[in-house]
Amino acid sequence: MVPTPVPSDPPSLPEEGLLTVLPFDAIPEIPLLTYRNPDPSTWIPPGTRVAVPLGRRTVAGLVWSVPAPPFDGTLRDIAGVLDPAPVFPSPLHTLVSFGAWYYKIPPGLLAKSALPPSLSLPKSLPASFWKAYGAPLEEEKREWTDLPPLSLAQSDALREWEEKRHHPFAPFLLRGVTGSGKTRLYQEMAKTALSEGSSVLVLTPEIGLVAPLLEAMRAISPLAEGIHSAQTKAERTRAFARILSGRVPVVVGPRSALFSPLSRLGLIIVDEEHDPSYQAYEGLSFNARNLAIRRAQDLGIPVVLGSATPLSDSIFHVSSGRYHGLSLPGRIGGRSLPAIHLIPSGSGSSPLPDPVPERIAASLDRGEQSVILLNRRGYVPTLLCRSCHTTLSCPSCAVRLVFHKVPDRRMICHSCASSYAVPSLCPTCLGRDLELRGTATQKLEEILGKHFPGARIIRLDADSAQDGQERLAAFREGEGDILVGTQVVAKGHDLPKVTYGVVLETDGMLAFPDYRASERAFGLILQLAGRVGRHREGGQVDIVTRDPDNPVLGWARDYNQEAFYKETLDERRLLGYPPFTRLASVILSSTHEAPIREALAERSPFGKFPAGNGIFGPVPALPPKLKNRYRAQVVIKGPTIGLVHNRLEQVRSYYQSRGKILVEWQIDPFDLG
DNA sequence: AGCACGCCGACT
DNA sequence: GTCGGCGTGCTC
Ligand SMILES: [Zn+2]
Ligand SMILES: [Zn+2]
Repeated sequence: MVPTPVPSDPPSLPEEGLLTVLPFDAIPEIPLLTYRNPDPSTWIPPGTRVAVPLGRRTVAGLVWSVPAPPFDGTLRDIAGVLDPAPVFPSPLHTLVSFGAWYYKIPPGLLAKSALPPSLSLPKSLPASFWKAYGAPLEEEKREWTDLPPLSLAQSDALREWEEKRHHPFAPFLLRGVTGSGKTRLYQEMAKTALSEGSSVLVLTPEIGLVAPLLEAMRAISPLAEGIHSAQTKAERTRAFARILSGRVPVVVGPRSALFSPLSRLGLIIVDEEHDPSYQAYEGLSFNARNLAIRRAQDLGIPVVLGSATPLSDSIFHVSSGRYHGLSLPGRIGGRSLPAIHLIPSGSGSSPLPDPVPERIAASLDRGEQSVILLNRRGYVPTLLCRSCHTTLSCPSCAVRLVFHKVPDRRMICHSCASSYAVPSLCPTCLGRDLELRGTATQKLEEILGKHFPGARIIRLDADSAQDGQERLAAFREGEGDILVGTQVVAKGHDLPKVTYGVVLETDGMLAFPDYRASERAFGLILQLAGRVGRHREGGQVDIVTRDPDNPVLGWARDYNQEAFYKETLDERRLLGYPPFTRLASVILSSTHEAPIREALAERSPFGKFPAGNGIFGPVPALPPKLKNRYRAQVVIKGPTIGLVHNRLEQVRSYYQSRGKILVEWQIDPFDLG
């Protein structure tokens, strides 16, 4: 979805000696503040950091390029100019203003998220920053290798892109299965931009995926900079300084790199455009993928969205002509995608029904690797009391506590991260007959260890996130035989020796009550299939399910993306979901149950509406209690962002005026769960 | 009474 | 975001 344009601010300069400042702080309503410059003979250019008094504190902020609304009170002097030069160029101010307006988030916090953390403190930058800013850029020594020639499909896609990229702005959706050579095409597109004297920004959904793309970009431009997990904070700050100096031709980074101050930007690439990580962020909700489109649109430069499993929304935009479509059919070298089979879970208690164990064994025998996806971390997800049939849940949240065996035997809440000793009595009825039920990744790792003694098993989930990169590298280097993990195992990593993949607990993913649940499950299955047999022939993937007749699983088995998209889009049109409407999710919460109960008891306080256009709810939120707050959800749908904003304001004022209820929102939420 | 906690308004 | 002022409800 291309966000609709925002009316631009009236062009006027602040009065002589006055400065508009955006503090790195959440000041609702009037975020831009006016200060006096005690030394009006010195011009402080927009984007310069200044220290300003705010209440009884001194905070850092940016001199802003548009004036603040007039203020009648007494103006205060700025406390000081922090840096000798701007750190946030004015073209990016427009993007921050737009993002803050569109997502209804404080622009000060958005600007703060755009800069290395140390820049939001009211302190001057160390000499090392300005040294990195000015010092000659160092090329990493590397073997110069020839890039492989383009396939016919790659050349065709490149030519099509080159022809269309300067015509009326429209994002490009580049579709291509894993191994189809999307990265090779990114290289050629970047080369084209560089040859015209432009720079290139490449975004990845998570920091762990930066390294391979950075490597690919360094092959065409040795001065490419990455923002990656191997860097220390200081290194990242110095990388920012080099980018700010205007000499870095290519930047590869995660969501936060969206605001990289590249000069002469000529191309933006958003890899894995379907990934929900572009949206998620606690407290500050904006979509980096969509803002990247906006940044490109502002500059009139091409933006390329790449994925093997695009959002249904993107598919629709291609069919409606709003996006250009590019595609790379098939894998390079004609290698086939693995065959996918649906395996009934069976009645046994084993999480690995036949023929999964034999196929893992066969893969082991051939000296190849297997990947098993189980979207559930911990050891066992449920502690059930056989006497009163309650499950142990978090005292602060309405969710089950998950039993973890490592690093300690504890009951952990996945919503608030609090942990508790494993009880020996049921806290509800004091019964002793407690049962651990179900299987999560840690237990699966244990089961596999017993089943295949001698096999080297590596687990990858949020609990192993710290050394996740090392574990993954070890597996890639062949230091493991079976990789077990949550959805991280399906993300874009290249795992050459994998020839067998298994997806467990697909039913849970499909049954999740959200309009995007089936798209996520479908995408995850095909992404896992993309990991399998990438460099070796004859791979296969098994999907374990209680519901082998489920059409979504059938389409995944047949790689029938078009049928899936058609069905999904028909359903979304009928029920009024994106891309046929814009969404906002409003969460009402309170430490007391009563205000939420009362809000829920009111039926349709905002009126009756047709499915795709109106204010719906409140309904109990998921989970209905989180971190000691009771929660309800209101969903807003509307054909235009303006209407969604108006309705949000209506909902916000309705509940905030009654007090006791905290109102939070997400514009264009990735999902409603 | 004393205090922790959450809520609310102010901040140029 | 962060601070102070103020009310609620709990403990010493
Ligand atoms: Zn019980
Ligand atoms: Zn909890």
